[in-house]
Amino acid sequence: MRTRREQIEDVASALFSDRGYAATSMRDIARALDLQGGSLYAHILSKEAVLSSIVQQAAERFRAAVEPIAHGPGTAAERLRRMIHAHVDVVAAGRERATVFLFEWTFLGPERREAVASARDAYEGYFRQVIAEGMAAGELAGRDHKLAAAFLLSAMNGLAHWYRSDGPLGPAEIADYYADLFLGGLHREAVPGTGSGGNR
Amino acid sequence: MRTRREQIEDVASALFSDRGYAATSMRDIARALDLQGGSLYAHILSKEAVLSSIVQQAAERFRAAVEPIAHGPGTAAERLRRMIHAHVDVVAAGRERATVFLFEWTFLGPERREAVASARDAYEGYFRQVIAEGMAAGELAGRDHKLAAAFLLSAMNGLAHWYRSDGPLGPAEIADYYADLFLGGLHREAVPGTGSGGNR
DNA sequence: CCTACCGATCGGTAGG
DNA sequence: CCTACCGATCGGTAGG
Repeated sequence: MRTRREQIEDVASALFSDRGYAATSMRDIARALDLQGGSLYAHILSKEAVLSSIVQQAAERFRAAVEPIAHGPGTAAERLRRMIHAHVDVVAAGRERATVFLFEWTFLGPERREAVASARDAYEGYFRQVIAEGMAAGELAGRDHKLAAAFLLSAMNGLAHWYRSDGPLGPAEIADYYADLFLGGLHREAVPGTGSGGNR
Repeated sequence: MRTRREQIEDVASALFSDRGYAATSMRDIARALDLQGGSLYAHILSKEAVLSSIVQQAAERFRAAVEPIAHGPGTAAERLRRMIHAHVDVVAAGRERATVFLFEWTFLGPERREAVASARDAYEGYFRQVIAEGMAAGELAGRDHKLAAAFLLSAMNGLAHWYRSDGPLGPAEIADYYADLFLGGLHREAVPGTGSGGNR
């Protein structure tokens, strides 16, 4: 059974991701749950606390999915392909919450905002590090590991804007193709990673 | 001499891109111009009209920069590289206005919103078309021209979130690297496009 | 969880 | 372009 707090966060995630945090009122959230506006405050502290909870949970989900792969075994290309799959899977498993984490975290107050900024930097760091390792080992081509990581993360995060679970492409297909596109551009040899035939 | 309307749109672009449309009040805009809130309405019709003007101008700037290249001469890879440069240049020339166009257009009312959605689809279509042409001609590899275009546009649009004109990388460097990353992944041969040595 | 309410702020207007 | 104002809505609270 979902708790009322979870229900509130689910509704808030849907509304925040659809119209944005600032354009969503507490009464909008209450209405979707057949409640009066003030009744929400029996379960939450504030609007910002709801945003913070959603953002922190999503941040942890992304980290838990990607960090072990970055620090695990395999070539840089293999790990990057698995990291891309992991990231896309988190988006696909909860598009709304992922969107709130990726695009609405800036509405947090100063302290929480800075904490999330640090978490985001650390997350980007996993990608930078694996890319840098691959370049240092001569396994990956490319001049700038930081810019390559920004390129990849931007490309993947765009997904949160348009992914639909009832769409024609599943997360595995999307992730495989994104990995082909990214690794094909970085890789020296013709067929990169561990995909189902590489970059045809 | 910039007109008052241009000044209002410049200030609004900066605030909308920084905090978002919904979180920016007309009094915020007025304060930045040393005006009273109500005085703005001597120059504008409504808050939404300001947003609409910014969005429509930026949409036209992107279209004017990219469309002629898409429909012009050259191989698909050559055109894509030039389109990437053109797109990055528009972002670099007016990051705030580009950000408002890319991320705040959803706050427009229904009619204007739909018009912008169409313009965005047409713009994405230029990239899809050139990618599809390259694939049909056997010049570019890759399975899905639509997904490849979404990948590229997402990667480029992320730029609007972090580009700074006083940063270490200029638009030409960023665009060249982005083109290397994207074309390297699509291209069959080792060295793509017309860049300064391709994907090292 | 509801009713009823608080002060603050919102986009926008009248009249000068 | 300012002063003064409008009705509506905001996040949040008191008291039950």
